[in-house]
Amino acid sequence: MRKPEQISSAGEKNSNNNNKLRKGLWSPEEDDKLMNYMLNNGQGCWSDVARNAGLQRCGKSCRLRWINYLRPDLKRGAFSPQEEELIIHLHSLLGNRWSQIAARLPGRTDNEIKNFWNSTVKKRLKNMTSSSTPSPNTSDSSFELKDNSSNMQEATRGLNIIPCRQLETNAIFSTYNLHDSSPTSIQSNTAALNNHMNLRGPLPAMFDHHGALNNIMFGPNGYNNLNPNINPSSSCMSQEIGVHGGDHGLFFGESGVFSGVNISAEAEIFVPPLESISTTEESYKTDQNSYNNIVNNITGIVNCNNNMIKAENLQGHHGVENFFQTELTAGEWDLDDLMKDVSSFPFLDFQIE
DNA sequence: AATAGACGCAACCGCAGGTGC
DNA sequence: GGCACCTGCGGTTGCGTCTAT
Repeated sequence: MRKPEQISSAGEKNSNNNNKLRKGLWSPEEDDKLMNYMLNNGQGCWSDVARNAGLQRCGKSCRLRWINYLRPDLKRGAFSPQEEELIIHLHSLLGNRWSQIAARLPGRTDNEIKNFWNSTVKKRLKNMTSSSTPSPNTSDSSFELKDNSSNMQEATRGLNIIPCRQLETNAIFSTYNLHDSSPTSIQSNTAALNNHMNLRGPLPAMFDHHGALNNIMFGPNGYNNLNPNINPSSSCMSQEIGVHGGDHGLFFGESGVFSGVNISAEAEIFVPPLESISTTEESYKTDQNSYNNIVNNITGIVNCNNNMIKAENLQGHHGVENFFQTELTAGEWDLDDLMKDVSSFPFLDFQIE
């Protein structure tokens, strides 16, 4: 940690008090000042916050302190196994996009997750990969798929295949298709999957009555990438990879809760972005990068049509308009609350402690 | 008990993107 | 368009604490 009494010699252009800005650890008095100011005035320009709160800190430092430590909605303490699981899964999808991972973990900061990953998970991953001898198949990051049947085998390699009921296919309402199926992308995605399997074991997956691979769970809490405020009372969600014969895309379960990522045999893919917890279709579109990142990761897992993923436009299916008009707000959602219903979630193949 | 090394984590740094003038 | 400034992000640093010897 930094020395608490250190004074930076470098001033900030908008700085106060003769450019003598404190650096290093925050004192309790400084915390009080910042906390009181934020609670009374709310967040504004951080340079103003630093100035008006009487802090000899740069705005950047104030922002960091608030976000990472003082924010009232922060969760303290060690990561729960559920959170850990979720972080691992999200990281396998999102990579080092800590802020996006943090956005899916209520009460946790990107810095916290980053530290957790770098200190704990990364180490464990390293240990596990060094102690295990990966099979040629699983270490091959550029598997070739010859036909649909073998493609299916290949795509589901490493997955626990569990029979499950038919999905609520009549609730399907949207399809998003992939644009990038480059070898590089597939390679990195496959590597991510291999990492996951090395670390956590096979991914749980399920087939529906079509023989379609329907479900890959990301975390025992069944998180998906949508805001559970959509239906806070039944937030048992999953991310799914479906391999259907049809043009099926985005699934909603009986409760109307979005249930995941679906990839059809036509290689149509939809992954819900967290940022699409947005109120307009326009803002939804601006999140295409996030979309693509996740979607690209999925390609490495299931790429069932000779490594070719069709690229089509976002198509309007039933209900998509309602989806965009839904009042969705990012905010407080309690992980424990979300966990309540998980054990009853039909696609789950594990028990919550 | 003393010491060294490993670990955890708060905080800094540099960069990129957005915005307003 | 150029510039200054703000914000947010990911990578990195370095100090306090823990643990093994």
